[in-house]
Amino acid sequence: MPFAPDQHATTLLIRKLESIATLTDEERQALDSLPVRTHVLGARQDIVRDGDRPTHCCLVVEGWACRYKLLSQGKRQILSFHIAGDIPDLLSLHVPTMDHSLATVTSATVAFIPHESLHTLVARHPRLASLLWRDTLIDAAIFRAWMVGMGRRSAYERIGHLFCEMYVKLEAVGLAGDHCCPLPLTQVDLADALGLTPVHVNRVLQEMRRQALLELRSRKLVIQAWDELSAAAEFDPRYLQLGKRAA
Amino acid sequence: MPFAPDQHATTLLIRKLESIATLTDEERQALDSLPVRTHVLGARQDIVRDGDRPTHCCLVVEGWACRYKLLSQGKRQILSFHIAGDIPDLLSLHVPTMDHSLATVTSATVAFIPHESLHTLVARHPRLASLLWRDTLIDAAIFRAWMVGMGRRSAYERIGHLFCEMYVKLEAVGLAGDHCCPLPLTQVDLADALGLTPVHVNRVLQEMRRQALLELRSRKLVIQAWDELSAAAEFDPRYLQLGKRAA
DNA sequence: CGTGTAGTTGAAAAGTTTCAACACGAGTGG
DNA sequence: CCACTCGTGTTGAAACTTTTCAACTACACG
Repeated sequence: MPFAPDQHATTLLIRKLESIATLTDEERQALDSLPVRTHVLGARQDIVRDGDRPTHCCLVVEGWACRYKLLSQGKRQILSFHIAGDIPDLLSLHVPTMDHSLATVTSATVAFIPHESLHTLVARHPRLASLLWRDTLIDAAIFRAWMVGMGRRSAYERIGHLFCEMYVKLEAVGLAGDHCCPLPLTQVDLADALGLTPVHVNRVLQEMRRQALLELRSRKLVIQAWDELSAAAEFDPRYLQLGKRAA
Repeated sequence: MPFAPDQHATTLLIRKLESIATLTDEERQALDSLPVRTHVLGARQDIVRDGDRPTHCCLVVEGWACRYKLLSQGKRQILSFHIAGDIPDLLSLHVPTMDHSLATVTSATVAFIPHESLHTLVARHPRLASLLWRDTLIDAAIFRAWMVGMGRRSAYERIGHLFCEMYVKLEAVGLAGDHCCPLPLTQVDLADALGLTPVHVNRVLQEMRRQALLELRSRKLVIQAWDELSAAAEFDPRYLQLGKRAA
């Protein structure tokens, strides 16, 4: 690997922001000198918990993370999945107390950036502030897409939609191609993300396999019939705002 | 009315931001000189449509608005409700194309603020940028709360949760009190917001009335048993971040 | 007084959940 | 190397929540 881990984190962030807008040398420099601390975490570990008041934001460098909320009787709702380049708790910069938890899904490398340095950064570089603000707005757009799914789509369409979304997100950062991507989620995870039961997820997945729409084995997803799947799920990737970088 | 309509709009915005942080005279001045154009719209009118590229943001001055997304076969998902002081399409400032529509619910007064002036404003006043950014983050927190509801709560809990949320939001801006508030939504609106059918909403409402939890007649909601309703819905208002202004 | 929107009702159907059992593979300790 | 456990995936049958469809009521408005 050409970079030391900490440098890798800032490089990743710079690349992410440059996929949206061209940065000045000064801005790139400011991002690069962000004091990040990189950690390697095991799978299924909490990073920040509901009720915490974090002092750092967390940049996913490698692996998957998710946000989730626990309810009474052990019910769990997963709110989002995050991959390399995402800053899932960027919101803690302006909303002090977490209203949900953040955890790893797989073992993962994450970089912690102090709020303090981010506040200084955005105060000095308003355009970077806008870019990060925009990032939280895209986050919200993904929430809306999930809401539409949970409110108005069948289990079948919801599962299809999530698979399309994750594939496109992974492809955009070079982690997927050929309609094939990692999908390190158990059927329980999928159920908790989609508002279904694991049993039902299982049955719908079988149906999709029977129709030769996709294969899903050992945490690897192959979408064999992209057009049919994305049509069935009414998947329109525009909400992800990948315009500039998508092929 | 003590203010000309346009002035009323900026005053409302200033009051909203001052409920979170103390503003400097300069900031207040900058907000006050924002060139807003106030319009009175009828009920059920689109303000911005899915796919549009707005040039203005819309501040709700009076009345209710909602964001929604239309799917094939006439299915509709309402994504949020907005009341006085909200800027439902603030996101258009950084994400050019709308991925959903914005419409009035009741007849409403809305003030349009050009993107241009907002961009200038946030460039000159980074703290105002942060406050507006924060606003979009609270928006996202409400989305998450709705996701939890649609994913993991029963129809009964979902309806109760929405009523608690709207009551608290209205109370925070002085439009409700005594566990009594306007609720200008039809059962069809409720259904589309909660991911249910109107018929089912109707039956659950009857159940709630039978239990003397609430009254809902002629667009007026009275929550007769707040504690029971909010407990049944597991309503915890912290996600609304009303700390400083809530009683 | 008619027309239309909103709310209500009943019965049957559908989608999804629940519960309980079993299969399979990976990892662990004896 | 086996037995054991644990997490994950799979299956079946019954139950439940919610939907669907269709009809009907109530009320506001022009």
